[in-house]
Amino acid sequence: MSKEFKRYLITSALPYANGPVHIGHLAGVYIPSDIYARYLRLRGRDVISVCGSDEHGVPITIKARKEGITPQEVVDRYHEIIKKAFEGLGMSFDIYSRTSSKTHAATASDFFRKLYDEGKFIEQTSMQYYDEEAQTFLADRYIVGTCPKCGSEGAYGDQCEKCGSTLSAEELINPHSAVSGSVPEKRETKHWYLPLDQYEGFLRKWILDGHKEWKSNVYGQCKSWLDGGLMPRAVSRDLDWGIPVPVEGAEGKVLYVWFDAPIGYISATKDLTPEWEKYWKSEDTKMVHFIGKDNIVFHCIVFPSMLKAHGDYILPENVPANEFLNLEGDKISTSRNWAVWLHEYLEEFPGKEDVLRYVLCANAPETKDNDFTWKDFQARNNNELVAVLGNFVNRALVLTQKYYDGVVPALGELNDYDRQTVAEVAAVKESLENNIETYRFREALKDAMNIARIGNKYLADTEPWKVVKTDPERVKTILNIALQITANTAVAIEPFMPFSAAKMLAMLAVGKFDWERLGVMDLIPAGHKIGEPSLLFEKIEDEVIQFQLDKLAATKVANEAASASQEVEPQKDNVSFDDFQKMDIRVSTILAAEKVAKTKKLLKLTVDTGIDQREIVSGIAEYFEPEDLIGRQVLVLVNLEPRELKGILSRGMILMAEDAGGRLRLLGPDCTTISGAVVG
RNA sequence: CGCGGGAUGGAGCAGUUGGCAGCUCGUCGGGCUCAUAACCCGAAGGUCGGAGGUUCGAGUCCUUCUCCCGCUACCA
Repeated sequence: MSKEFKRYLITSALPYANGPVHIGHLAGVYIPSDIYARYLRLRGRDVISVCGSDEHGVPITIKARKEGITPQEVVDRYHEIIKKAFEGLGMSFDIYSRTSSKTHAATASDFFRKLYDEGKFIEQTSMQYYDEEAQTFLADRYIVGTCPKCGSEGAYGDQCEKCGSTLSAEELINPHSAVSGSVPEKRETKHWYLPLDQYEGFLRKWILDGHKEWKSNVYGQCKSWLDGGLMPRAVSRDLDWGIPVPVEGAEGKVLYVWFDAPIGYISATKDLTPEWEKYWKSEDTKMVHFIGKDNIVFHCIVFPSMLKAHGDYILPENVPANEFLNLEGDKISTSRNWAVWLHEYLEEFPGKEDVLRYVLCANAPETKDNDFTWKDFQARNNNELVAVLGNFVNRALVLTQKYYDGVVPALGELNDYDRQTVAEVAAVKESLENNIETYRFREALKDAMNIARIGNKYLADTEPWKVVKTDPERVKTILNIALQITANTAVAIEPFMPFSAAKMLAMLAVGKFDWERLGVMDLIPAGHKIGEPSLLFEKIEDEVIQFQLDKLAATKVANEAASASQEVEPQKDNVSFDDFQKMDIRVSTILAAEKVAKTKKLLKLTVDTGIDQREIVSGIAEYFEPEDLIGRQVLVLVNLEPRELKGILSRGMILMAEDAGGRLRLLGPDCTTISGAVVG
């Protein structure tokens, strides 16, 4: 626990190169990671921070196919956007690499080969769906068909989103490829599996016994996985985009993206320094993975097992995963364009990099999902950055200019109140350090801001503008202290707001201070001439915020329109009239409706079909309130094979259609008719 | 279904081993006028998601329920 480390290796989750980076990524991973790295560097520690683009995997090939370009073109585009945006925000990675690099191909390939040679993998052959037209094997997610459980169309090979049941691709009725639309055939394929079950004992000891200090969400997730029992996990895929499996007879197979991506941390380090082994293979290196909560299992279970299997590498000391950030109450979504994109922010808010850094850190989802709203963004800027921090700095500097022409006055005798203030500033250091080292960055930021608060209070209480008329000597001491506090503020905020810290130092006309000097009162010598003060932060007006809100509103409208014009599913194969006649569809009246306990999507409906009264379970709870359904007439396929759902025998199926917004709508006669009327 | 995390004054969050419920913002009142109408002081506002239990004592421990999020394409 209180182990002494000689150096630090910080990794940040590799952004997936099929889209730009948004505020969710920043708040969850990159802002905390950058604060941590900057802090350690300020303290003079030996630290490297690595990151890079994750450029393999099926989604990138799909995107390329859709746009008619190559996967390489896709990743080239987003790698550039992401890299530039990170630089714009002042991310201080020592290297921002990419997994399509030569170094990475070699590193990942060697890694796999070593495990292969040492017999650490299991080889297994299975039958998988193959898309003849697109000439590719299909991941479960890319097979679409009819749900065998609820009968709805458009169920995916791993799950039906209508009824929520977990499926396997084999179960789907009428499976077809989501890539080409063609009917896939089954083919035999061989893959390599990492037998995670063999590492269970090691993981249990390492995490459950050895790392009880990990965040509760991380520890809990690991415990749950371990208690559930681990299974061998495939580490190869049939795909033509990725690192080829370095084994004879493995043509057309690549490393699974989750096998290759974390190795990217290693390759990035190799590209950075010839001394990379020092960081990856010495027990006195502290490795910390910054990730979002969705990556916990890969960084705490899979990757450590890989490292352990390999044998040469150290394991992470901590994995401070954050929860998710929502945007204006809705989940951030790349595909729905519901996001604040970093590259757009940087263009629209030039010079306000630190404002975003501040807001995202102050409201970081450290313990639970949080919400980003533009109103909050504005309030934090105007009421905290401008009013507390910017204003204090401005007061101290302007007073110095006014009374002493910008020359730092000498410190005289301190009174009790001065000493108390000085002690308060000094006390911040320990709390700040403690909070950063335990990954509580929100608290740490508050600590840093507190220095400016202490400064404001000091000025208000000592009232130099009054005292100057009666005791000008005393004012020299007051302003000297105020300036020392200003310099201290600059040191403390550097990890969080590097641009503003630099600006403050420039205004004070001094160089960068060492972190260890935080808390002292002789940062700026008497007689030193400070520079011209300018505003550190400026108010953000309502119009600017409104513009952003309008932009999001436009996204919502565009999404509705897009899903309305969504490509309609292709026509199915013809059926004979006789086949059609087999289906018995009746107008029925809903008599009662209630939620099925312990499910989120299921409603139990009692309907009058004219033939009888029966119960039907339908996966529509997300779209309808039970009481709104009572009395409604709907179309029911009454001779569908009954099926038991959650212990209730469902006899029939309610016919539904999606509206433009993707919500389900009831279908019924356009005026009330009798229950039992035949549809045909 | 299962498993993990979360629910605390109007908003956003802290609450270490159970011991008087805190912080930032907002609101209201007062002070100040050096400062970007900024700053400082004070006040109001919470039966800590619901129900039950253990305890002298529960936000904190146990049981149970509800809702949100993740595990599950895109995705932190």
